Amino acid sequence: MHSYTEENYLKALFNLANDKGEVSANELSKRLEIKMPTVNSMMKKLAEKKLVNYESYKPLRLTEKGKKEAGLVIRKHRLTEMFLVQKMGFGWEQVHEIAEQIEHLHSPYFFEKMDEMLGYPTIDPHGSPIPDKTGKIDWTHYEKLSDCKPGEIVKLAAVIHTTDEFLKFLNSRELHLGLKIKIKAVEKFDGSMVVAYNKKTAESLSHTVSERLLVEKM
Amino acid sequence: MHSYTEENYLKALFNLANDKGEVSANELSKRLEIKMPTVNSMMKKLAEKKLVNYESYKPLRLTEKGKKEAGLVIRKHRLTEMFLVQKMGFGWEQVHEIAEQIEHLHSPYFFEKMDEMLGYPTIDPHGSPIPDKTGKIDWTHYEKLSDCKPGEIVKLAAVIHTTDEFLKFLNSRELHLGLKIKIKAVEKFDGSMVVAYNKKTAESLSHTVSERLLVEKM
DNA sequence: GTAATAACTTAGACGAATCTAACAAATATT
DNA sequence: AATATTTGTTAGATTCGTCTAAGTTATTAC
Repeated sequence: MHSYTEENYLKALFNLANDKGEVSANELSKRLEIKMPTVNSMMKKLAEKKLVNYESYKPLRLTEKGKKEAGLVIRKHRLTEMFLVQKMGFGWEQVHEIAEQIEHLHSPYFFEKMDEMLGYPTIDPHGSPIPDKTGKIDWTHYEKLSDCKPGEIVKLAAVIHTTDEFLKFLNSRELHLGLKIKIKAVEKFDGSMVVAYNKKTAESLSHTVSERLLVEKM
Repeated sequence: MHSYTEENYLKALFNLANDKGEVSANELSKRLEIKMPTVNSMMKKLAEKKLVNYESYKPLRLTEKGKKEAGLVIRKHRLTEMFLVQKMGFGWEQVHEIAEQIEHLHSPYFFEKMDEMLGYPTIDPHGSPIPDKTGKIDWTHYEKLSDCKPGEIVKLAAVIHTTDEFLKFLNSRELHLGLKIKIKAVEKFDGSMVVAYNKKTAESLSHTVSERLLVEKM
């Protein structure tokens, strides 16, 4: 079993991972608001436990085992959020703090009961997919960017048809996972989109591109 | 705010207190399964915080402040147990473990919501009173079954020392809260009782059992 | 391509909560 | 009352998760 602290590191690693599954120690340090040396030694500890691949001066990556453990914590978090909203009447903006605490409880019965009462939901109140009992995420609940409407703000969650050329194209446009994108307009005649992200205020993406990008609504 | 650990010490001190409000370090050590020297140093720490009165070689006592803090943790515990039984369908013997964890959450909203959903209950599923929002508790209307006399008819109101085994034992004998019990006889030599309830006309209860059952006279 | 900056690592300290070993005081036994 | 046993205390070590200060490696800017 992992400590409360370890679980938080795993969760952060999972959430910060880019398309290659990499996270820098610095990002992790900032996200967790924990100083670098502490993060560094925790990474060595998690590496000992085969949860993280750690090599000096290289980016961090969760192992398969680490991904699974992280997925299970995220499962508990999202199940809890859904329970708080659906069964207890909280607003979706109120539930994160509470779920951050409940996700660390050790009680299979409790989470199974919530799951059952909710009818085995697959997404949380914010639309994020709930990992299954093995910690795996079903990505099918993400939407194609091409199906989104002007005004929406989305987070880039996955890329499909990952050919070399396509990924290079994404790199050249600085389109990386986790990116917040605002949809400014959709052209009727060819389905192309005008979007804003980073410091760019009006980038155009063809329909061919936008239907290969999966996003999470925010 | 107090740590998870401190809260557990406070709760144990509250629950172990005798009629004078005293607890020996030894009892505390056994209850918490923590060695004496650790308990000793924690008592000094809690004394620093004005939660416990500590003097060398004397019994421990919670201060008023300590009692209040303990009461508030117990309030969260019992409210949680009630929620688990009434709103989530758990059995009364299943809820203790889960409540032990949830009682340490820091989220007024969460506990207020439970309280509201339950209609501001005053007892938990085992009949124990739920401390009010100031941590105060009221035990007045209960008596031990073992103190009752033959001929009396009483209502089972609460169970103390609620271990898993004991609750399962009560389930197996169909002894549940609210049950009307008639005392038929008390054996002088071992204090065991012969009682009638439901369709049973002569069930025997050992003194060990009857002193753990709290009743209301009818 | 060197210098400046940012990212990462090492070393050493600290507080919280735990332990064991050894000693002291209080209580029980005979 | 003397002794044995139980209970409580002190001292010192250990693990976990955190920190600061100082050094090293990688990256960025010129």
